[in-house]
Formats: sequence, structure tokens, C-alpha cells
Amino acid sequence: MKILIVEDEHKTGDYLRQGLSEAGFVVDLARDGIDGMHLALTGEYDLLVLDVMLPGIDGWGILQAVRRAEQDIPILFLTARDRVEDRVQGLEMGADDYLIKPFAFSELLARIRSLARRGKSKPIENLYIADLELDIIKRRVTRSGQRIDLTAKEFSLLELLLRRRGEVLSRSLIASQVWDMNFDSDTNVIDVAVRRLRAKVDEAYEPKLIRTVRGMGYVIEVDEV
Amino acid sequence: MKILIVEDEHKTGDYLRQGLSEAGFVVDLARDGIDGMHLALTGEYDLLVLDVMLPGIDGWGILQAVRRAEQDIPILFLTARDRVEDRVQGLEMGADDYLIKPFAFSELLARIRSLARRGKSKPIENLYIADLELDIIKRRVTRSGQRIDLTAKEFSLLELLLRRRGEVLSRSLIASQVWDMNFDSDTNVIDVAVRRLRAKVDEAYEPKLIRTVRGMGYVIEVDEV
DNA sequence: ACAAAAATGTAATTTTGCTGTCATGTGTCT
DNA sequence: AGACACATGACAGCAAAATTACATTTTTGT
Repeated sequence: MKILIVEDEHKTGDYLRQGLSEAGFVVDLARDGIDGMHLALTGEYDLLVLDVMLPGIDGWGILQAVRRAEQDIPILFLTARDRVEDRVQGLEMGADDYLIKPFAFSELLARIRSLARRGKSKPIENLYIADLELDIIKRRVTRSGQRIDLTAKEFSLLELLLRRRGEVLSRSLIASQVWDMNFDSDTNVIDVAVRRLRAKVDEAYEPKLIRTVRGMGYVIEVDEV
Repeated sequence: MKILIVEDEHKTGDYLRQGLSEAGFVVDLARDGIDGMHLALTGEYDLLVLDVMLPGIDGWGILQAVRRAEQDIPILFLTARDRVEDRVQGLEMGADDYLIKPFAFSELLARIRSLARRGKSKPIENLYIADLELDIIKRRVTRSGQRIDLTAKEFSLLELLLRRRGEVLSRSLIASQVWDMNFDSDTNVIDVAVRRLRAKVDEAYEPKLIRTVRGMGYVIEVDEV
């Protein structure tokens, strides 16, 4: 399994290369768009991880070049948080997945494995439960039609809960997916984050969706006692 | 389900081997990193439990060797509280898991079961008897379709009984699996716990499923007298 | 580049409800 | 009957989670 990363930010690039190597992948790293595109077009890679913002040719450019060369290789985009249009456009042009910076490494790994396994074309659908809806691409949340503004952490916490709705998620799992924390540090960030999320998503509505399972963790579900 | 433990500390190693055997796993135990790595690479195991500190090759070394051999077997690390933080960048942590020593045996068991599930991606593992159903992943119990809320202890007690349905389980076995104690006889926690579980699971239903075997322990079974 | 504002993390305090202990009741065996 | 094993209910201690306030970091707007 050979992966090409195109990322100009040194810190992120090195971090990715090292992490993915340790995870058992063969990794090449290009620091700018032109190198990146040339390497990508050699056709040696099983997967591309592209930053959108690049010197030379940007992520889309590489994507177009690769697709024009009729290569069917899966592509994962790294994009900045605010630029919604980028994501929409990127996906329309044939990216297979995207991640918003900053991201938890474990999340990246999970997406990469999933792409590697299933190949491309993972349909990205919206998540919902009861009258709560979450538009992944636009990063928008509504409950009974009303728009709710969530911060980055709140959003990815909710996203995780929803992706695994009905499952009780332990704090350590949540910590590893939403924060990039390794070991059980004695912090209560998660409790506080859940509190904040509840205030926005549950407080003014019925039924309550986020449930605490004492000693276990949190679930999102419709409680059908 | 075959597990390899690599642990040089004799006490911990034996404790793990015995506990996991009692829990119904097939267990091998290696006392140093070199033996451990060789055994691990035979590919016979479904899960590894590795101490990080080992004579010969340490836990990380074994991890790398295994990953280089392209084996996708889940790994659970045991680590001491003080060292760690710097050494581990949390890479791979999304895929695998860790525990900090000293740990509760029941905690270990829970992690192992969760890892085993992920590794195999096998269909949903539900336990049931008569009209009583227990969904491990969702941590949800129903009897004749009705949802029953159980506390942590109640849940793991019921889980144990169900995994061994039809077997009479002694108090000391129950104590070692559900509580992390060496059974000192002048406590009746288990009796009380069974009582509470019965109140929720048996009291309002027929037939009664949890049976007391005087002088022996408890069983869960459909009584065919 | 700076200050203001928002997001996020930390810490202290209150609330909640699980869980172990104990006292007592009930059935069972010799 | 007496001894024993288990059942049951009450209760208090305590750990987990909720909540609040505050500190710190990050983002935003000028």
C-alpha cells in the first residue's frame, strides 16, 4: 500500500509521513504542487492525500490532472476549516473524502483505511437522528428546522456520536477520535464539551438525544424506554 | 479466539493468563520480547496483549515487526503510568488500545472484547436466552421487547451469566470476573447484585431465568422441569 | 500587528445515583 | 430445633457526572 502525500507545511507533512509509516504504509511526501503532480501521474500510488492550498499547482489542479489521466486512484483532501465552497467543489470534482484541519491523526488513519479497503466512491451522506440533522459538507446543523451554530469541537463530537448512533462511546474512545489525546489524562474536557453540546442541541428541545451511561460514556439515541 | 500475552512480570502474567482462560479464551504467554515476537509472527493469534517494557525487544518493537509483516491483528498495550507520554505519539492509537498499570481486570476484558470485535468485523454479537436479549455494542438489554436499563455492574454480571449460560458459576468465579477482587467470603455483594439484577430482569416476567444453586452459585437458563 | 471576542481547557463545587455493608427475614438441610 | 445459605430492604459513603466559574488559547476584525 503506497501513499503519496502532497503538503507544503513542513510540520504537518513530517507528522503525516512518520505516522503513516509507523502504521505500516509506504509513504512519499511532496512539498509542492508541481512535484506532487508529477509523482501522482507516475501511477505508482494507491492513494493520494492532498492539501488544497499548495504552492505551484493547488490540490484541485492535481486532482484534475489525475482524473484526466484516467487514473481511478482514491484521493483524500485536507482543507482549511472555513472554506465550505472548497469542499463542495472538491467533492464535485471527484475527491473521495476530505478532512478539515486540524484533524486527529486517528481520524485520518481511519479514513485512509476505509478508502484503501473500499476503493473510491464512498458516498458522503448526511447524518441525522430524530429531528436533528447534520450536513457534513456544509458543516451545518439543524434541529426541527432551526439552524444551530456549533464550534469545531462541538461539531466533530456530534459527528462522532452520530456516526455511531446507538453505541455507547467511552471517554477514551471519544478522546482519541475528537481530541488527539493518547492516554487517560485526568481532565474533564469531554464532560464539559458534552455539556456545551447539550446546551445547544438538547436543552431547548424534546426528546433529549444525548444520554449519559454512567461508568461507560455517552450515546446519542432516541430513548424509546 | 486465541490471545498472546507478552509480559515479563511473573505475577501480572499469571494473573492475566488465568483470568483470560476463565473468561473462555485460549491463551499463550511469553515472558520476553524475543519469544513474544516470534510467537506473534506465527500469525496464529487473534489479539496481542503486550507489555511495553520487556527484556529483549520492547512492545513497540513487536508492534513494528507485526505491522511490517502486514498482519492486521489488534494489539493492546500495557504501560506504566509515569513513562509513556513522550514516547507515544498516539500513532496507531486509533487502531489499537492501551491500558495503564495497574488496571482492573474487568477493564482489560472489556477492552479485549471491543478490540476483538473491531478486528474481525464479524456480525453483531448478541447474547440471548428465551426472550431476554443483550446487545453488547449498544449496551442495551430487552426482555420480551421491553427495554431494560442496567447499571454497569448489573450489565457485566448479566453478560457473564449469559456468556456461560447453563453453567453454574461459583461466587469466586463471578467475583474474579465482574469485581476485581480475591473473594473474601464475608461480603455478600454478589448476592445483592444478583438480587438487583433479578428485580429488573426476572421479577416482572416468566419464566424466571436466573436460578440459585444452593452451595454452588448461580446459573442463567430456561428451567425445563 | 493589535485588541476584542470567541473557543477551548482547567479547576472547584454541587448533584446524582450506584454499590457495598449490614441487619433482618425466609427457606432448607441434618 | 439449630445451623446454614440465601433473599431482601434500608442506608450511607463515595465516585461519576453535571455545572459553574475562570484561565488560557485561538480566531477575528480593524
